[in-house]
Amino acid sequence: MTASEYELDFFKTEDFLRQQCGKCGRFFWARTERDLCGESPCIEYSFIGNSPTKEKYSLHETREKYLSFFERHDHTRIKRYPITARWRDDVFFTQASIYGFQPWVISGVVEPPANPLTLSQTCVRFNDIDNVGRTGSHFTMFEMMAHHVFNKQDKFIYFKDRTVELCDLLYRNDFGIPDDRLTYIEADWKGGGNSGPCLEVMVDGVELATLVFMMYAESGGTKTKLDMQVVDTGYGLERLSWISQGTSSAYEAVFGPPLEKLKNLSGVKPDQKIMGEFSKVSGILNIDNPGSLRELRQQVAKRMELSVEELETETKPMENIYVVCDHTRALTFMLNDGIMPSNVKAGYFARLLVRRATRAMSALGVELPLVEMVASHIDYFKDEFPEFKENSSDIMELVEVESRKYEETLKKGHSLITRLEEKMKAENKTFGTEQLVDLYDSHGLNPEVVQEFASVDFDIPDDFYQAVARRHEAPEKKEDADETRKIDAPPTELGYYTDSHTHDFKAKVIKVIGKDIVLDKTYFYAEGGGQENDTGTLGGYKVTDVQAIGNVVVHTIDNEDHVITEGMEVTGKLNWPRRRQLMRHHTAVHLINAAAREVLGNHIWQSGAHKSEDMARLDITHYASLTPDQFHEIEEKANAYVIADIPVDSYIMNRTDAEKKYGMRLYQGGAVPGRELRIIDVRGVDVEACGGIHCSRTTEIGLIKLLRTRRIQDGVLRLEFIAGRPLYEWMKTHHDTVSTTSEILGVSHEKITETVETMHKEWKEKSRARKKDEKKDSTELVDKIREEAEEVDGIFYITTAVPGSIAMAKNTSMLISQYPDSFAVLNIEERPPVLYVTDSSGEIDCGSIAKSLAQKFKTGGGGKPDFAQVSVPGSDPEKAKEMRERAIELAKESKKKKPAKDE
RNA sequence: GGGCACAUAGAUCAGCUCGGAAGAUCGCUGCCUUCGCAAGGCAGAGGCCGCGGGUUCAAAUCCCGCUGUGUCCA
Repeated sequence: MTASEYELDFFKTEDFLRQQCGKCGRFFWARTERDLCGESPCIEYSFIGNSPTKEKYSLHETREKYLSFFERHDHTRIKRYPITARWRDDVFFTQASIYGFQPWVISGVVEPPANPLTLSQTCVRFNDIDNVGRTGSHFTMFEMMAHHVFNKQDKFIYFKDRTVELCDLLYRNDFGIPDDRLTYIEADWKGGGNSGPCLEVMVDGVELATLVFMMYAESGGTKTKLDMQVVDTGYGLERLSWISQGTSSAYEAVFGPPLEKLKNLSGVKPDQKIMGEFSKVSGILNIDNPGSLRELRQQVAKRMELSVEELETETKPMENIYVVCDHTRALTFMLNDGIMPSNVKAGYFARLLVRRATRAMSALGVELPLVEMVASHIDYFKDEFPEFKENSSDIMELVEVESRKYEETLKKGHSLITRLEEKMKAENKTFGTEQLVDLYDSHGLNPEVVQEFASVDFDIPDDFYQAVARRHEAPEKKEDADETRKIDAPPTELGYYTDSHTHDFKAKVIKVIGKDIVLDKTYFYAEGGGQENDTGTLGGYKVTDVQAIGNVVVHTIDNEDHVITEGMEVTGKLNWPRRRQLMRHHTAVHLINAAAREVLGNHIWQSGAHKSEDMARLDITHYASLTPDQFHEIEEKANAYVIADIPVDSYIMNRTDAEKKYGMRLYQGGAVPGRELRIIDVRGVDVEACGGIHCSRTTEIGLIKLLRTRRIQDGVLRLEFIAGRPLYEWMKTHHDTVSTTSEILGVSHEKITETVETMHKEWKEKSRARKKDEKKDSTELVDKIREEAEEVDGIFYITTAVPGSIAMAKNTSMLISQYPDSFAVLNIEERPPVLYVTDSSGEIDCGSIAKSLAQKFKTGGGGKPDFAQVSVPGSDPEKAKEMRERAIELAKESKKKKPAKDE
């Protein structure tokens, strides 16, 4: 950026001086002359114990003061966007106030909800999670307050001057910060291919706000001015409240009652001076990795004239308290906004918070369930965030469930470690890096936990987390070449939104690209929102695919040699039975979603859906599988809505009004930040922002049958169901099965279950009785065959074909082996698949006899000295007899070779 | 989205390297002991070794696929 970018009229009229920092060399604007820029590390925090504002403001007071200031200055106050950035697939969480307007508002596709606007956006960031609780200013969840302006060429609202003027006025007038303590540092901004000048607003060493003026697009070294020039500001709510209170850390200023509660319970009293030094030094150090965290401790210790160890015993409990407060606070917001703790994706971060908070809590030695902290946060925030009131019981339930899951993991881990230790004791080993990484990676037990559970001492290797990271250094994932197709054509008029019942229509051909046809207007639904596209014919050709590319609908036909040309009029005919079926399934999805939420609770959100002609499926956020009762209840409720013949309205509504009326529940498929929303309203049951095509009354669905549910991942449950025609097919086949079965059994439909149950029971009893009989039979048999056996030198040589099943032969063989002096070769009489060779005298090697037997008879066999088996070629009884005789011979021979035992 | 681990009696697990007749502990049932309980002693029931393929004379064990569960990373 050139210096001229920053030469604002506002600075001139207010007599600001442009100066250069003696340390960092950056240029800045201030009303008084000074050597340094005013940001740490160039200067140290000076507001601790010495607030620059005229009063102290709590978190809530600060937020309200800010928002009402901008309202007074012609900005519209809008609701925050959810923490889970469902409308974007590049990030999990909302990390800045501008996220809600990316990409569509910024790119000009969609109108902003208001312009100019102001909001306080809840954000979460996990990159600095290790610093939380330690540096005095890092949070996992924070609020970024902002005023945004989206300037278009034909409607320019305000830009740099007014932005800085408002900012300056806010801090001076409303918060009473003296003019000479405000500094504006020039800092060029770049991001996402865009760039622009930026001012960092400093007070007493802390950056209170960042004012970004997004105005250029940069590519390949060339800079072009953007059509839309955006004022992107970010004011840290927590920091502003902090400096107004001048407390030792931001945590002391913002956590409120939950912090007090934990301090009381733990009895920990922070040394304000030490904690204050911590904040100051970490401001200077610009903490960004665990290494500098160590340095932070060393420097604070030096300043306080303490050893690092002394310092740690002093501060560690306080850090844990802050960690618990921070993590439970972030968790509360995440759960409220529809994040379900899970082992994958966004949910994993919720789980991470629960586990880290639990560990910090137990390190503190306080036995307080996390849910109590969450309840306390809800109480502190509920007046400003009314949705907390509605969701509080669900949020707390989720926390309890998740805490229980961690307990389970720890319990399992404990017994695993005990067992491992026993094994290692035998080998005289202890836990090594490899094993620790294993325990963490596969069982969720970090080294600290292992240390706690293990009875032996061991050191945690310094490079532990690096070793974990190394294990995850997977081959680079393949980049899917996602070429964004662009069609140069005017937006297609979407007829299906105004009339969803038209199935024959005429339209003008606007563009033809091979098999792809663009019309001026269409009734073919383009695939979207989980609803498959329509098919049918266009100009007599089969339509195989319909996709929306931007605002243009592209129809693909199956004939390359078609005669459709640009400018001509064509007739479109929809495959109407298919479309009706898609409509049924789509409306059914809304009903199932509503029913599931009623049965399971407010934490139910749609996490995905698909509607095809043959079936529909809906993925919902839930922490467990369904019980049979819940399964039936959901199905029953959804069908009750069908039968009640409820009207399904669809209409366009102003976004702000819709949110006010229906809340964030609207965004089941993902929040779309447009000015207007298309609402699907199943009256009194379910209201969603949705682009799909629906039935006009619920009875059109026919009926819904829930087929099955499965957990597709931890925290996500998939419900599969059918309605309409496929349900009829389903009924028919099931009825046929039942009819055939009842015919076979010769009983009525109603009696089938009972009959089958009895039959199954009988069968089980019979097979049990048979087993018993066989045992008895073989006992008797053994007595008999031992009497018949030939005894040579104190060994009974037994060979026979036993009657009955293979189990019989096995039993007999085992019984014989209980006598101390027997060698036996057995098979069954009929179709003997195998010979059992057993020896209990300890003088004959069955294994080698089996092998030589197998060799001679060209078959397979082998085994241990006391037991072996040889398969009988062709299961031939004659062959078996021959083999048995040979086996006895071999046994006698091998016995002779051995010298007699000398007792 | 990408890894890793696990699945054996009602529960917790051994057995799997190196293929050869399914085990332990707790719990359960019955009996003995006791005025009764706890505890102890004796006896017993309880298994498609997750599912489906393959290799082998032989698979809980080796190979492949699937399903379920846990866990880590982004």
